Amino acid sequence: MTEDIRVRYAPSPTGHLHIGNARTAIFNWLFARHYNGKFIIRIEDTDSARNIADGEKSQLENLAWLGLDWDESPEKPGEYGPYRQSERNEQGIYQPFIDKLLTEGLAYKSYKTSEQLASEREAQQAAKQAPHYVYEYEGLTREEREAKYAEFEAKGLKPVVRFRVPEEKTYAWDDIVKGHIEIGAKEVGGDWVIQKADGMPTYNFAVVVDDHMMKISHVLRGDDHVSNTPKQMMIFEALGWDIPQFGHMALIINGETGKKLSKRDENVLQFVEQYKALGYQPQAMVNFIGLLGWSPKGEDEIFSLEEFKQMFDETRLSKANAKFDQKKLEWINNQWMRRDLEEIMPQLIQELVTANLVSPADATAKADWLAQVIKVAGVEGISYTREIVDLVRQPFFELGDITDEMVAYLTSEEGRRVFDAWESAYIALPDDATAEDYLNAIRGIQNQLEIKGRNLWNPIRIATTHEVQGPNLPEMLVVLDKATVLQTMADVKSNYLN
RNA sequence: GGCGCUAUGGUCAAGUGGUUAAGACGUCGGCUUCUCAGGCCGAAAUCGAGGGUUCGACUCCCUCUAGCGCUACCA
Repeated sequence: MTEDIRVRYAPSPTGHLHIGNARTAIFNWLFARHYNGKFIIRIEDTDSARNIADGEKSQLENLAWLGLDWDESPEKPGEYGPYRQSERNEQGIYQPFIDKLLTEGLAYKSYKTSEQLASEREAQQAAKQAPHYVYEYEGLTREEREAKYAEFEAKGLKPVVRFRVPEEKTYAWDDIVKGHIEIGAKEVGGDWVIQKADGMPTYNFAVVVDDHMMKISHVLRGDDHVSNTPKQMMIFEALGWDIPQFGHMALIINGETGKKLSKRDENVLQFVEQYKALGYQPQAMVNFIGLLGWSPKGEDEIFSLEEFKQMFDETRLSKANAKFDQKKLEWINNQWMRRDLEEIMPQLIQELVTANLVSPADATAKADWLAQVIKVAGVEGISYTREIVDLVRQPFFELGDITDEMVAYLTSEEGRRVFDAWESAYIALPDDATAEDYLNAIRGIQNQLEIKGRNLWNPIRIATTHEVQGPNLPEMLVVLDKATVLQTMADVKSNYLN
């Protein structure tokens, strides 16, 4: 690719960063960066009713969290600003093009009310016709049409501007991911609105003006935009502009319903913020998303953004929709947590603070000890940092109840012998005994008493931790405070063994 | 309904006329002789269906079926 590559991610600030949008952003970024192009962020806020106060800020923050950067955006204007469509409209950027189409007769003003439109559509449905807009000035001269305008204006009606669709044409393009696509102009449903009654351009119109003015060379977006493409091509054509390359990526779909991930699905976490809150790593999110609908050449599965950038190849984009597989995401996150354990340790400790297991002061003062506890508890078994809390809670911060089953282990004839032997062995061991020392002590008891397996280990586990399962006992003993363990053992003894 | 797109195991997928049809997640089984986690080993697909083309089709063609997407003064 020799031309200047400029791609954009153009979200509308109607909510937080959705997984599907994040994927669009990531692939656009990858495309731009792989080919040494520019990555631009433009805010498509032409629907003021749906804009959400912090939508834009939140989306950009999450994009940055994922590790993306961009060359131009609302807060980082380049030479093609502004980068918010609402501001572009205020500056009158769209109006001249609308006027041009109007004067050239390629567009016209329409005064039909939404009620009229609805009833037209209903009638068409009833007649088993595809819904389509019916041109109301058929056969009229320009003067007659303008006279109608005046008539409607006098009634106080506000017009929309509609583009006169050249219905005989067929629009075709070679899609970067799907290959050759052709759609007849008559399939777009008739003359469509390019400017709303409130003066705002519609999405399909503003996109064209902006993509042209911002010199966007490639448009990589979701499959759901395929049918918008002919509409946009008509405008490019009517305005005499070059058409960018389009690529429509398959959608991410809900595993249960098989439908496009919708913000209304509540059975799937689908905002990157939610994953962030649970303690998913940004590298893992990127890794997972990068593998949804795209596959690398080899057999590896764990990749950083940088590696994806190096490997990126738009011909390996999948044409088929992909289901969102939470389990795989969990596995990938687990891989990243293990890989970056030292880096995420502060985050793991913070989870303990959040769960009120540790005070903020202790989180700092006892950081080394907490790190040991966390390592002993085992990050290998968790999917995201939040899960460390349940692994660590008992016996490191609280002791559980002793169940009847545990009492049985403790009070059996063998259990009592093990307890006594362990008690004296433990007391005899130095405060800085290693895991190996503890293991040797237990092995010693095994040989001396000729008791092994659960009958050996469980009484000791119960006496020291009130648990019958958990991480390796010798390792836990290293981390556990000796005075506390001694107290626990004394309590167990007086409650169950006397 | 119309138009468009898609179709390899539960999931993500490699594969571009001749392969034992990769790999990963998940699942199941075994081992790792205290448990959990982890690790290691192993198991599971008549490539949506039916027709062609071909010596030979997952791979090429046709038909069908299914799924998804769009069908707004939303983006």
